Amino acid sequence: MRVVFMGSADFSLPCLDALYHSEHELLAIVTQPDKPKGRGKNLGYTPVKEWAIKQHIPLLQPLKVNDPQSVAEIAALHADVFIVVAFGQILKQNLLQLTKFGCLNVHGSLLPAYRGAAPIHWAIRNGETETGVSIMQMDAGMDSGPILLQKSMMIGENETVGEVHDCMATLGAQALMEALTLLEKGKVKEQKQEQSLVTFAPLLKKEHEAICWQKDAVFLHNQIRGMSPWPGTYTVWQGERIKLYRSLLADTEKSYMPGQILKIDNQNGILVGTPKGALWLKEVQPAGKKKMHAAEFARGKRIQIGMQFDDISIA
RNA sequence: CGCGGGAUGGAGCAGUCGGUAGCUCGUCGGGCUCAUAACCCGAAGGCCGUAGGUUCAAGUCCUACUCCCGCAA
Repeated sequence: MRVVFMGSADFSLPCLDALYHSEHELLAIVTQPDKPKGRGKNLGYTPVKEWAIKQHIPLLQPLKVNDPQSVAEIAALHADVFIVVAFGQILKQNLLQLTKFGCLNVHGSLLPAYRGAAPIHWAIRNGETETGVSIMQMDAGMDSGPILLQKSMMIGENETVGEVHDCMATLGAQALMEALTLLEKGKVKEQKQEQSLVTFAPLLKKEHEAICWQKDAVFLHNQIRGMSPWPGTYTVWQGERIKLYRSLLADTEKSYMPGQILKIDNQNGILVGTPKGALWLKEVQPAGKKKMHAAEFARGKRIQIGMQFDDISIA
């Protein structure tokens, strides 16, 4: 099939690779415009743009895909199908109805659960043990189109967003290729999403990054791994911001002083108490420093048992 | 020129008013122990990011540069 691919993030890359090595024809790639990025102010390319340059695939970077000029350019390619993976812009009707086979989207959840921008993050934050990918036919709504195919996967109790993300991106690519084949042969049976089961995974906000030691250990553990490695969660130690990347549940019942250091261990790191349970902080990153093992952080800061993390209570 | 932190033995840090470097951990050797990631004794290991400058003397002051990172976007 003649394919136009729209995507921006790392999540898109396995799908691109799969398409590139398939019998389908990759006509062009649409990605987000370059934006100031990083410490300086330099323009940064999306991972998809870098891929496109490397593979010499024609690239479009419309400010808004739905603008008439952009739509015209895309229409001129006469694609059979559009494939949208982590693109970052919403397609309107005039684009969606341009092709014979419509517009397929790879979404990181088992729809209709976790519609929206951050399905993996929210699945982990909520402590889900299973998730998956959905290939769906896009419609005007947000992740609301009929489903062609789904594949599920497990989430381990200590797995982070990064780990699930990578695994899921590969799974998504497989599912996408299968769906394309079915679609081409006319063998898909699209399935409407059950309205009553719809849940949402909204964009992460700043307050989702702050650790509040008043919460219980399970909640915090899910929050930490559900934000790792990006965008990360943070707590504050004597006025200094410390990012947390990996934790381990130690106890889910007993009550402790919120944010108090209970134990320091070379293997597990720093044991911190909450009103309900305690968790080990394993991997941390002080502002301006690299990620390090929590035990090393404790050593450098001369942390003693009984001391406490600062309280940054955010409702 | 967006704001800011940092570069010291393998790791994380300290080093006051400039006088050739210290802590915790790790490593190695030995001891204790049924045993140990626990404990005790001992040892090795550092051109203090690079290049200049000031000085009798610089990790410590000045200048330039390189690299790493947090925020913000």
